[in-house]
Amino acid sequence: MKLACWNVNSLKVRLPQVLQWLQDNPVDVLCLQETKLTDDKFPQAEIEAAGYHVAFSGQKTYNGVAILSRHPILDVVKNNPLFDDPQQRLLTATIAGIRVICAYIPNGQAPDTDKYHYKLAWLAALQQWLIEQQKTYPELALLGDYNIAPEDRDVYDPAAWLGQNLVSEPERAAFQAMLALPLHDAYRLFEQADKSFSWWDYRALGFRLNKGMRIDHILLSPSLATRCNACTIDRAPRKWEQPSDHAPVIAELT
DNA sequence: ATGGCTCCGTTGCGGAGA
Repeated sequence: MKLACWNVNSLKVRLPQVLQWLQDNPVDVLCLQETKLTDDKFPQAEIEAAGYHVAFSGQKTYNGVAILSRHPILDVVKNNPLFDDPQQRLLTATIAGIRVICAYIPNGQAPDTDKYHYKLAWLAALQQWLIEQQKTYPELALLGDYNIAPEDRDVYDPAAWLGQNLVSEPERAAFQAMLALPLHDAYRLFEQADKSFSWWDYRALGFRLNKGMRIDHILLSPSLATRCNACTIDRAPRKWEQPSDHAPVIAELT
């Protein structure tokens, strides 16, 4: 059982790459972020033709999330019932007995901006949603773009980024609060190479110089963490023509 | 040292991303 997530930065642009990647990596579940498509424009037929069920929640221009699955997608919940939010950033469903939560956590822009406060409020409401879902679903996985680099080793230049958006103390505290539920950062269950990142800026040769951040994560409930035998970041599609600025993260369960 | 790209929108160049 393989679970993956990928911020595709426009599914309209990236659909060929998503289909290619699924051919190369026939994961059971793929959570997409930043589809940037209204639901009437979602490429459902193409994805189903590739052998995947799909659930999606989109909006124009920004945000948008989707769950692709080889298995039936059940009990879908769009958005966070505990948080009134016009932005489409959260999608929850049950797949093969696992409660899968696909999240595009707000970017936050910069500390002390309205967007930053929205991010922290969004994270607090997500925490409450996780607590509620945990009661019903002991097997739970939260996958997506968190827009948080949890530790300094997840940042190419921690000194330059000190206190800034994506690494600030309140954001990291919100991430730690999710770990305390408890959930486990699948990537850190295993030995990983230094300077392992999931996002690289399009500018400044970010990818070539490996100036990146690890901000895309898969968190697993304890029962799933014990079943997890690998977690990797696939840098390959970041090297393709017209890439997303994010790479897919994959967790493999027994 | 600085900024460096990509995507969107009823196509202009500004907003957003991270």
